[in-house]
Amino acid sequence: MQAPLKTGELARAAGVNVETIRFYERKGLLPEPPRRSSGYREYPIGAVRRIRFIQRAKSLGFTLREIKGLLELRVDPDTTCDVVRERATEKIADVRQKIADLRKIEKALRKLTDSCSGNGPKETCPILVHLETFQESSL
Amino acid sequence: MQAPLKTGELARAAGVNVETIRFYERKGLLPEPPRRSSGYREYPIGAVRRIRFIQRAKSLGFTLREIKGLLELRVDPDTTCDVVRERATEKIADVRQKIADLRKIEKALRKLTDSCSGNGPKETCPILVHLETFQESSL
DNA sequence: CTTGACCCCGTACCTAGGTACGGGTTTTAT
DNA sequence: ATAAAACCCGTACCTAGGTACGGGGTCAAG
Repeated sequence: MQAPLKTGELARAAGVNVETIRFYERKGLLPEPPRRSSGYREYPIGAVRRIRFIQRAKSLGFTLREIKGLLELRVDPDTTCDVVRERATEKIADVRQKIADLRKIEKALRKLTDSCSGNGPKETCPILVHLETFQESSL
Repeated sequence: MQAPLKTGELARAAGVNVETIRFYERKGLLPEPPRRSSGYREYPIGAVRRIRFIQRAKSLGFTLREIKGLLELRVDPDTTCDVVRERATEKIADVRQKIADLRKIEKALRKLTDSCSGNGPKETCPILVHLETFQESSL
């Protein structure tokens, strides 16, 4: 029989805030569920999995917009494994780019801290001097 | 004599939007400049360097809040090189943490795409299956 | 049958870092 | 002298991903 879930029950079951559920509905990540005559939402138990799907995809760095796309792929009968794989591959490229950007920043910062003994007055601090001095961005 | 700059001139000289200058002023990153009797702001030429400082610090991953702190350090007579170095070191730790997080994500995504041949129907796609299946977060 | 917990909705608020708009002065160039 | 350009201010808007609030209806236990 598996009784339908009320919003709060779904939220607890999925480990998210009630408001988050309504937010996802507004964003099109959760389909509008049937309503009781009183207006109360009635979620099928499967909704828990859908929310967990969203949370897991989020933890892999997908944005809600992208997750919406993944969820649509899941429903589309023409979707092949291939398309899904492609999304994941794109996301890897994304993540790698972010890592590369951060590494450049790390390197630049390291160069600065290495050049700074930590002694002496701020007037000669290589870090401040760097920030104060005109130069083509090293990044 | 070095004539003071009007807001638009400062913006052009520093390569930012006029609105950005007013925004920085509201945020306390730029001190309120003297005004002409008409209300027009009159910036000393040094303001250009201050804005460039902000832009460079931004490119090193500092937030505006942190940059405000750096600018205050610069003015504080008690600041030593040491304190500045510490800020940069903290930021490196920050950046490294972000890189580590992204690497975990990359690894998880790579594991998924590696496990997916790209052939076959979505029903058996290891990526979707992973997202759909309950499991302790691997991240 | 009442009371408290839960649900509804719309809207506002939050962080970060700006950008844009609109209506009213002032400056500047012709 | 007049018109365009630049400036002023306050406020609203933007992305992302929610969280919070307030007023009102509903549901279930005692």
